[in-house]
Amino acid sequence: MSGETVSALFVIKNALLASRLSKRVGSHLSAHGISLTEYLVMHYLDNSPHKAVARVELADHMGMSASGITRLIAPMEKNKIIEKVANPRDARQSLVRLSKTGQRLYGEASISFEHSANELLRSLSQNQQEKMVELYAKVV
Amino acid sequence: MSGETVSALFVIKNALLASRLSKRVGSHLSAHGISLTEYLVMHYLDNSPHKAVARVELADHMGMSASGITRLIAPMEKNKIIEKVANPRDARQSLVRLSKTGQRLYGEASISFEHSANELLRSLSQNQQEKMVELYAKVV
DNA sequence: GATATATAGTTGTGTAGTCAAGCTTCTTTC
DNA sequence: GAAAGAAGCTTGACTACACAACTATATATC
Repeated sequence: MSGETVSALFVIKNALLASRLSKRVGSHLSAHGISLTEYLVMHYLDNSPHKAVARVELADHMGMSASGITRLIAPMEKNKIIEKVANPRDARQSLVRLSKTGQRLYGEASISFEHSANELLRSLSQNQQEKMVELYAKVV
Repeated sequence: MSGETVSALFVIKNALLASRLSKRVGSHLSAHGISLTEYLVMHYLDNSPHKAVARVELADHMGMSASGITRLIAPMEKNKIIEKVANPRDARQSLVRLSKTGQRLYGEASISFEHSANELLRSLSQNQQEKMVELYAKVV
């Protein structure tokens, strides 16, 4: 326990922090009727160059299983946040895209999200936050 | 979407990274028959000054609910990894402590844990990892 | 010292995910 | 161009949590 490497500590603290952050941010997002996971999906779709991505790609990005994506998307589709788009080149795929409603909802939720993220990280300077984001990109 | 603050990006990337790390590390730990969550509990107990902590304290540290701790600890207790200790000062509390078996298991699992953590973070230098751990401590 | 309130923990029920198996479509190989 | 295999997605069954309601004990107030 004294011979603990830094990388082990990193993984431990990362896991615990993620748990806390997701809970706090999630409670703010719930005012918009969405979960953090749903917000992350919307964020990815909105920033995706073609605005429509395959479920497999989404699963990979989210670090989730394909079935997890199915069950996550289903209610969002029923609530008209997301719409299904057929891929003419491959009938197996059904692409997923933010609807007009979804875009508006994402915009609104983003305000809450930004606000709570700023609040939670106020003990870190802008520079420190940038450094962290930069290093995150290098991992995995 | 272009006016995204750094803190928002931080929260997003932290969540996605945690999901990936926990999956990879978890798959290594499963060789020892434990989950990442269970490992985190053992780590906390082992590093705790009195080696015995209340469930409430454990819940707080883990960012979990009290009921989550109950259901997490129950099988560990049945498997003799953890033992219950009564608190003579407060009959409501039942403290939790690593058993002899639990300590041995933790030691073994730590080797796998350290190994996979090192592997996953090999793209970061020692200095960068230390910086991250240091900054983690400042958040929340 | 009796009553009110707060705290520690467990249990019932619901939700978000996993894995394994299956269906459909696409690709490769001969 | 038929058969075999791979890829995309969904469904059934299970696990790991959360939340709300409950029990038991402890603390505070009068």
